[in-house]
Amino acid sequence: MDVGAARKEAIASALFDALKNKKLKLEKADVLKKIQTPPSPELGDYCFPCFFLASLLKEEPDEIALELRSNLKLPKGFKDVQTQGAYINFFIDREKLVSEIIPVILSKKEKFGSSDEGKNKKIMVEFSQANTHKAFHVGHIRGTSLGESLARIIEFSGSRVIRANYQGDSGMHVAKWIWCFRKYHAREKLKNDESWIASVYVDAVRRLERNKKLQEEVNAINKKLESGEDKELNELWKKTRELSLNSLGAIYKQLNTHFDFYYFEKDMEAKGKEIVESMVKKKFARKSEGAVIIDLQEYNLGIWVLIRQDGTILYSAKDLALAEKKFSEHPDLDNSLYVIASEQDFHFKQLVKTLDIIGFRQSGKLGHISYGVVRLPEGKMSSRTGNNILYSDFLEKVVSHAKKEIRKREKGLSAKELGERALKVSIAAIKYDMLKQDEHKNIIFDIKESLNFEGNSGPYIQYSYARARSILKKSKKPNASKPKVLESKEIELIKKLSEFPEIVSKAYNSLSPSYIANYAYQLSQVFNEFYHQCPVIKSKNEGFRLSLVESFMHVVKNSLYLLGIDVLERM
RNA sequence: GGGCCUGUAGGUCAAUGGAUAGACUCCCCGGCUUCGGACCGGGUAAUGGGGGUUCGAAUCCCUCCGGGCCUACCA
Repeated sequence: MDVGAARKEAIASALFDALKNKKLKLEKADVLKKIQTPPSPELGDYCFPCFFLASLLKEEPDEIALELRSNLKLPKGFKDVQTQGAYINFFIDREKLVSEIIPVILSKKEKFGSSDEGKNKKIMVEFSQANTHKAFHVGHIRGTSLGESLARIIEFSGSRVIRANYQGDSGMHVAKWIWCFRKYHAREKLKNDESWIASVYVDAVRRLERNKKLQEEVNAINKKLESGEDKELNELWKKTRELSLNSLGAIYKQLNTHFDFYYFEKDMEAKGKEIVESMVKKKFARKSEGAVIIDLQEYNLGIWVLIRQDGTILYSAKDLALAEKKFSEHPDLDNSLYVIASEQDFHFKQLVKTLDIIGFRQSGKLGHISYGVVRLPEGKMSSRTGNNILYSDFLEKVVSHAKKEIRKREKGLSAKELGERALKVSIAAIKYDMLKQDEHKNIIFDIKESLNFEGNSGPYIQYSYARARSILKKSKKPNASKPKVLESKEIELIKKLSEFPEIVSKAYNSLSPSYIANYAYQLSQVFNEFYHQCPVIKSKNEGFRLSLVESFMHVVKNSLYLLGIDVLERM
């Protein structure tokens, strides 16, 4: 148990004991749940509101607080207990807090905050799911960043994680691309250029919208691609698929993410059709209007189409195959998490229900981490319409801005060093923007804000780390011998540092990296305030303050690690 | 029409049912003879409307209004 949880536990025990003679129907857990943090540190470090006891005891809440306090044994690790109205406020023994938390951070280092909450579990995290033959735009960064961060948080909490990517290398979008290329762009050379690949797709969508009849030509190509009967088409598919996958690979490398398993839609076609056939035989699915469907209306989940009229497979049926494949390859999986945008909430419910119906035993182990879309102020980003900002264009802008900022501060860097630093700063800016927000909510993407490295941003946090690093380089060894009097900013910093394990646990239990992001920012703020209030080098308490600086470095580095963001020694 | 999500300062976001609703950005004012000014301090400014539950509501429930996504052959 970490220090914070242990303290709450101690408070709960003391309160529970003091309440015993009242003979209330109350569990210790109920008491524990009520323990909170006061709005300002002068009021105390923890508090316990007594309002809810008033109706049970039929006494005034203020009096209950007073009485309870007088019956209370001081919990371990605390120095004082006071009441303020109906609140009982607990004051930590700060001397003790220092000696309990700082040495722990300094010895655990990059492991500080990790736990075994999820031990003996094996979790698959499927994320990114980028399609070939389409743009990888700013919206895709969200899912990719979210998945990588979740994978790290789950690992940090003691589970084994398998990172999986499910790439869309077959389906109607591929057929559209190939149709459009052959018909209108055949003279152009195949290029390993994302924006060119994206533009062909957008062109296809535009032409098909103008003339709906052309869809028949695309359908024919889709059918041939699925059957594999046309050698020339197969070749073109292979080549262009390769181009897309290569550029995606480069993006993943920049984004600091990797996968243990790659699944491809193409590989799900045969198995998907097999599953549907057996569903038809068992009467779970049937033909309707020429297509094959499963009727989920009795579950309020509508009609789910599995096979098109022309016999080609839809992503629904491919997803059935994917689920089976995952568990046949990893029978010991405890959970399979799908990090997918909220547009597919309904689809995912249909998937799980269908798996349920056809007797797939593991369906309860599927989980959907749903996240909101990334929008431009003028509307949704879309690969179909081209209303988007390509990842590569965006990154280029951010990197060039980062280079400018770095050059302002340090001259004479080699091009290589400059490029590496700028990339790290840029990725931090981009990922932090994607992760700081509650994942359910849509992100309104404003490129101007992404280029602002001040305030609540990834670079601000990296900067705080670099500052700390810089102090340590110029000084001697830290020691934890604590001074007689602690400055207010020292106390704030120590308290904030001690919260980290709780925050990680919260992020793990709710599968929300935003808690870590917000914490990292607040921690950096407190550090910067400390930095201004408490000079370190050559101060009376240099050794002690150095130990705080070093502790800060470990914790902020760990926080950023969990977000999938690197620190910089200099920036 | 139905389902899911969502509405907090001018803009973008925080806030385990609890004390004075916090930040960032914008605008205005201030801080380097000291460890990195991508910093720090100060100022202006907010819970969409109406009911309800509760000792207590931004948070839970109902309703109205606004935004987003999905709702049979895109993924």
